[in-house]
Amino acid sequence: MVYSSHVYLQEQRKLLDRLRDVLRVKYQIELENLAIEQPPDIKFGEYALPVAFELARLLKKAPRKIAEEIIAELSPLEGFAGFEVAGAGYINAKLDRGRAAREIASGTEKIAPETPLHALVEHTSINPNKAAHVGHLRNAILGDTFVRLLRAAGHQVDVQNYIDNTGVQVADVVVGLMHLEKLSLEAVQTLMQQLEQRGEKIDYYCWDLYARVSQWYEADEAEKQARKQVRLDTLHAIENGGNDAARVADLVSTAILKRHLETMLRLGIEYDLLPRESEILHLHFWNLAFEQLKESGVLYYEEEGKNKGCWVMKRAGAGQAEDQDGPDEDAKVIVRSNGTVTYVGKDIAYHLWKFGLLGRDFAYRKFFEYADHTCWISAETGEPEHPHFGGAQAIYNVIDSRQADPQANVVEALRGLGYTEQASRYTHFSYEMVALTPRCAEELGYEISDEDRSRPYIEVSGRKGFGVKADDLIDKLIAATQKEVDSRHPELIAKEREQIAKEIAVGALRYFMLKYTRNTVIAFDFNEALSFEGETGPYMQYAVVRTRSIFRKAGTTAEQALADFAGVDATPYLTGEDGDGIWQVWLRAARTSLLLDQCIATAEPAYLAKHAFQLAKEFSNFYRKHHILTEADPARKKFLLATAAVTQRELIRALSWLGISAPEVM
RNA sequence: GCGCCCAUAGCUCAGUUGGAUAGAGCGAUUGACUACGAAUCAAUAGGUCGGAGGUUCGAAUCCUUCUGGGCGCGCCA
Repeated sequence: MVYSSHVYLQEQRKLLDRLRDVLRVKYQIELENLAIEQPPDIKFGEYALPVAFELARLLKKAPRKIAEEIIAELSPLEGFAGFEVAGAGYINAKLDRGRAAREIASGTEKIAPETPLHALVEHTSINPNKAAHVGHLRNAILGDTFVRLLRAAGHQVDVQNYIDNTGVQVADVVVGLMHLEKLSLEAVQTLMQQLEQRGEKIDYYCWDLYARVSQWYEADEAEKQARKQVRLDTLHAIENGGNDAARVADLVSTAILKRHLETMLRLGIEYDLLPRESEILHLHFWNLAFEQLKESGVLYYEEEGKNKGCWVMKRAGAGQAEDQDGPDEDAKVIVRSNGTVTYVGKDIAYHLWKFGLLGRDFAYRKFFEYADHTCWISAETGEPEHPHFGGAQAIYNVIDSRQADPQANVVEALRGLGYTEQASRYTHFSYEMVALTPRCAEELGYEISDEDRSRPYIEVSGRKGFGVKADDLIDKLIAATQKEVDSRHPELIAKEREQIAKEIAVGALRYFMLKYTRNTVIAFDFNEALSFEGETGPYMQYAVVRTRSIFRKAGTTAEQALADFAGVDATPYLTGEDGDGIWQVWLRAARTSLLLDQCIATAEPAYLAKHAFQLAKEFSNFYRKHHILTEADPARKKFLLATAAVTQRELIRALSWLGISAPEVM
């Protein structure tokens, strides 16, 4: 459980502790979970306790009567201004706002988990055979944001991007290069040099090639079998290694992988390790896993039925109903009758490694340099000195919801092996796909059927080359923000304007991907993604820019404004209707750390995204209503400046967790 | 056939542990730049929370069922 110390939660705990005491002493009642909420309007207070409703039946008394009795015992409570009964029997608790504001402003919030976890987050994991598209962006942005949340909460996190460099998808582009284009290994090398000289991207080239190959397999009915055989032979050649197909695969997949890292770096997304399928194969991870699985009885050899001759396991979620005789036809095949292992089998071995349970490690080489750290890649033989990877206590796999079943099977295997603790800390960080609206598809020049046109969205498909490429989208966003920045800030030099445009574009894109909850299908539309108004990243960045402008004009800083606030009694400014509105901003800001805990507990970054937007919105409202720089009362001016400072501090903090920066001007 | 997910304002979505009058953005209408930056703010209109039962002091939220949609279920990866 993540714990962080901050005013809102601290006062909440104090209130609940006191309430428990009262219930124990007055009614001899112990309640496990005491519900606590926020009243619908801030004028009712900061906390609402519906406890009287629950007690009404037990005590055979009216809720309001019980609430009154409890209130009589609750007060006085340090830090609280008072309690009231409201509605049918709510107990509303009101904070001493002046005191709470001082504590929020002093803001020495330490966030330290009770038990820091060594966590492993795996995200992105794009097949290295084509350019990244919008769906991959959602994956990477969700994963990267979750990494930031865990790190903000004080956990140690390794970021992994799994690379399936020996799968069918890579085989398909190798078939394209060697059989459609009829290129040799040397010719492929030449082609890659030519592409680079022309400024063309290899991942874009393969995007089209992959679509062509997929068509080619199906194009000629008479040739179909033969072509599928070419594909299969190529796949096996790549898996085995030591031949030209494998060399072409390595060459191309490595180049495309570099491109993916570049694309993601544009959004501030970095990785620590790139574990590859090729090493999982060549270092024989499976053999070790197989021994464990056989020994524990998770896998058993099927003697009859359709899976005869295979090693199988009980499917996750399958009931224990084994009344009937005969083989479990629903079982999941892990080792085929020809002795080869399936995808889920390899995944089990890989996940044993992640938890440090396999008894074997990768070798490692340096692959990519970031500003302040190195990204390593798995290897058969590597460098003697390298960081320690694997052996995590908790893992998070950012994988789309369609892979729920295979993920569940891996967890099932871990549990069957007796690794129940690890199984409980295995999170399939599931999310829904990004699809295109029919209108968007038509804008991109795709021909769509009448049936598709009537749907709310159309699934993207790499095989058909149907989708929005990540770099194209980022380019479009930057072009749009650049235009705005250029016209708003002609006084700035080009380089500065460029930097600001990029930050706004990234803010817009990341917020767009984060504002939807994970299990909502995003129907992608350029109009919405390219919007900078309303509930968007730039809206929040603009709120921060306004606070920066205020401190610049006031000749001070946010830190100084908070220090200057120390001696001010804000109580008179936090009463009445205007005071309620301003207090709303303070309270929202104070709850930021609470949101961090909630987002980690629920693995849902969208809550923080919404929170940040709400805070920006309430500040914008405050900004319009209360003019800070012209305030005549010096004490009140300090208070208003502190309001802007607290907002800036918490908004920048929340935005940084979302991977969104706030420029000086925009 | 089995399993999982979804249905909330014209559109796109929030609604976390069951709690007070179901919220936001966009779009629409109207108003606000001689005040800290209008990528902004204010106001108005807009809802049988897919239907029907049930549990509960209380249901958009939990249970049952129906309807409509999506996804997954290979000795592919």
